[in-house]
Amino acid sequence: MARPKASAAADSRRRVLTAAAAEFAGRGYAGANMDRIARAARLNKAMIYYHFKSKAALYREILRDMFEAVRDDVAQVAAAPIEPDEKIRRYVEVIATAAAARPHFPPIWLREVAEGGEHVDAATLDYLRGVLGSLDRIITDGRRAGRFQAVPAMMLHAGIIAPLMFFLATAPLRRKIQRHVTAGPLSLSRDVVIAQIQRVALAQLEGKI
Amino acid sequence: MARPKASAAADSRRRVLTAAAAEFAGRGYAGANMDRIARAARLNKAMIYYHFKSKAALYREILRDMFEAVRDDVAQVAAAPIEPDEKIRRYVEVIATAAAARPHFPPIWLREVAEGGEHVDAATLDYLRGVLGSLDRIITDGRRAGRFQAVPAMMLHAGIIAPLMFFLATAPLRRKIQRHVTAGPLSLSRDVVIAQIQRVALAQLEGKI
DNA sequence: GTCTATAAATAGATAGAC
DNA sequence: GTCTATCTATTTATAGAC
Repeated sequence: MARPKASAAADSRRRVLTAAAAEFAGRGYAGANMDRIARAARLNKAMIYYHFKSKAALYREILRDMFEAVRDDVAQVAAAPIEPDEKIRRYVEVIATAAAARPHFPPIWLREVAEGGEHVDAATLDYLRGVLGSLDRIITDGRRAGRFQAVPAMMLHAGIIAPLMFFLATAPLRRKIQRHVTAGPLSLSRDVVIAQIQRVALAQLEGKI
Repeated sequence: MARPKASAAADSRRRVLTAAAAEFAGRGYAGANMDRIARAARLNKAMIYYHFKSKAALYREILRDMFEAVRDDVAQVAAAPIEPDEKIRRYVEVIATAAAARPHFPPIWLREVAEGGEHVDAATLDYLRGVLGSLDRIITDGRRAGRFQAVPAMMLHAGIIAPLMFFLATAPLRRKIQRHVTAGPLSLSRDVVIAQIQRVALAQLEGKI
């Protein structure tokens, strides 16, 4: 929204957003500390309040950015001239890619889910609906083409998002459990996990499960 | 651990644990407030500190309780004289049941995952290893019986736990999205979701995916 | 736009009476 | 075991100089 684009000194706003994303991801909304964010952004607290109205407003902006990007990406996938099964694979992939580009995404989203979307405002809610709407369109198109059977978009989405966020967010915890564990290696390759999630989603749609 | 069991007035400790579980689930560790916990337990803050050393100690006790119960339940499943596929179904079921008996479980666990197991102490870590160990035993037994193929316990566990916790924890958020949504009903029956998770887990083990 | 200094509120923890 | 009152530290947010 209308603001100086890359003015020499003033990418400070961008720096605040980056630092805040990391802080919120690491400590949650309540645990995040404005002073720490300022230090990480190489600024001071007052500067954050110059750019953002409040801690809550700053947090909401980060949430919005995440889901706006995902919504746009999956909308493109839904509209692309490709086969239904390929759309499902890409749906998984673009979400995984969006999350990879924003390491703060999985932790923040997991926490947001945990607190019932407490900080999810109307704009973000619309993006979420947009994401589900795109998936619904992919399913419907696939059914029309006789390739998919009916599966609730919400269930399919949860079966994709949940393991994906878990996998991406649990890396530290898996390392912690690993020490002295007897149940084989806990490390999973990112690609293997994504491929598995894609296979599971497709198997449901194609009636193989 | 050696303490008065149900002494007339003194189930206050139990009340604190119950109130704290709800508070931690709703607001996270950092967001939880000791005064609110005290009020919900119909006590005062000082009474909490009489029973528990600190906020952290109180939280850890709740974490431990959750995973101790799950570990015991899945260990029983792994040792039961039943078919491998039935063990997998029960594995899913006992975890779902343990979570249902503790509504605070899914949110707390999601947050704990999000922060890399920050508050997971050695005891809880052992319980977690025990859970994975039991699942590994179920898989191994199934392979020996020629029924299962090799699947990493961690991957299978994540594929079970993640959608389950998501489903259980997202109820409020799903309601929030629901308003004015166009992608069909977002409400999913608990039983349908559990059945689906069981099918997916088994399909992986039986090589159907 | 950026800073220092500080106001104002909140929350974890404890002292001490009963 | 249970309470009230309070200490102390932390933290969000703002005033005001440059």
